[in-house]
Amino acid sequence: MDDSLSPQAGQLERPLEQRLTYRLARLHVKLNAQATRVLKQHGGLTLVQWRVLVMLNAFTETTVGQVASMTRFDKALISRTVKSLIRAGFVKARSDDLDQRQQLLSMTASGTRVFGEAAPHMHARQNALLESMDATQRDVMFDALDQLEEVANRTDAF
Amino acid sequence: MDDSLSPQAGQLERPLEQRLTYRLARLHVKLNAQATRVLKQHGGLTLVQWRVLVMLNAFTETTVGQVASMTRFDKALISRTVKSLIRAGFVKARSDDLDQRQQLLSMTASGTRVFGEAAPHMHARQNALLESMDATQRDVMFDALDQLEEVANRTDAF
DNA sequence: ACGAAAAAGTTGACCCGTCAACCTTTTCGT
DNA sequence: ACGAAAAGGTTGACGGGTCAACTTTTTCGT
Repeated sequence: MDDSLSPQAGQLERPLEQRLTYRLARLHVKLNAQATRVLKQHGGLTLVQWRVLVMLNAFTETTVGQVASMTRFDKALISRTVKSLIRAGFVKARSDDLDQRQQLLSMTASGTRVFGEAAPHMHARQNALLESMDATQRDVMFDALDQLEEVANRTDAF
Repeated sequence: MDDSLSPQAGQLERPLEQRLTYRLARLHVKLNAQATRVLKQHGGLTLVQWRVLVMLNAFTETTVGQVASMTRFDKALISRTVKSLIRAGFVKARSDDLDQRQQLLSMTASGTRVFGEAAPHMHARQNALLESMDATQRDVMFDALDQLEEVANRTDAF
């Protein structure tokens, strides 16, 4: 019922070709869907909102730019998400006297509450993911991710 | 110039937490960006168009539904992409006499040409990705992907 | 053989994420 | 200290991708 087999699945011309990127893409989609589901059930945050709150929880009084560079998300996305969090009352901003360009962000009480509601479930999920691999697998996996990322960074090649 | 360090990067509250999903997401984004760039430089296909053509190249006379289930993409996305490919003259459709609901898709001559233009570069990239890992790393990686996907499929937990 | 249910596909609405343009404030060279 | 450049952030536009509703055709139970 879950994964319907491909109908009349013949052989792909190059069966191995593209499996890596396809697999990564698929996994990424599933992980996102799962996280989204967990968040919806426990407090109703969106995934990006959650990620911003994780940062605000770790670094009090941080800024849009810092969140963006730490999470490597687009500034625009963070900016909009922060606005939504402020509208929802989960985040408050106060202007920085030393630099009028930026605003210092922090969680409100209700932001802390909704974060605390989702956190245990998100942590349990993270642990389940990490525990699905043993220590050596994890090491190899992270090394491989490093190497793949390096190849992915080659902007000129191919 | 490429990866700007996070400013005043302190310690995340839980340094390991979320690293796996973050890393996977980041890698996925970079791989997609790279593929998109390669395709743009060699023929101008979009990533989804490319993936559809890969399927049409492997299975002549296939259908929207089959492409969707094989690639695990949404039917709607495939439907629109096929339309764009037809509009661009890279794909042609003929109606199936035995089943009037579906259309049998195949590449046109110019579709084959543009596909052939991009293919060597995309293959070189795939090879570079696979060759960035040794055999054991590859095995561990694919096993880990399987296991992670299994955890990601647990719809009820957490 | 008839009606219900399922399958194939299309379309519209919507959110995510990126890119480029832009505004304001700060920094920095001279 | 002045103008240029850079940094922080916001906004608009756009493509990618998902979801749900709907149409048409086919299948299947009785």
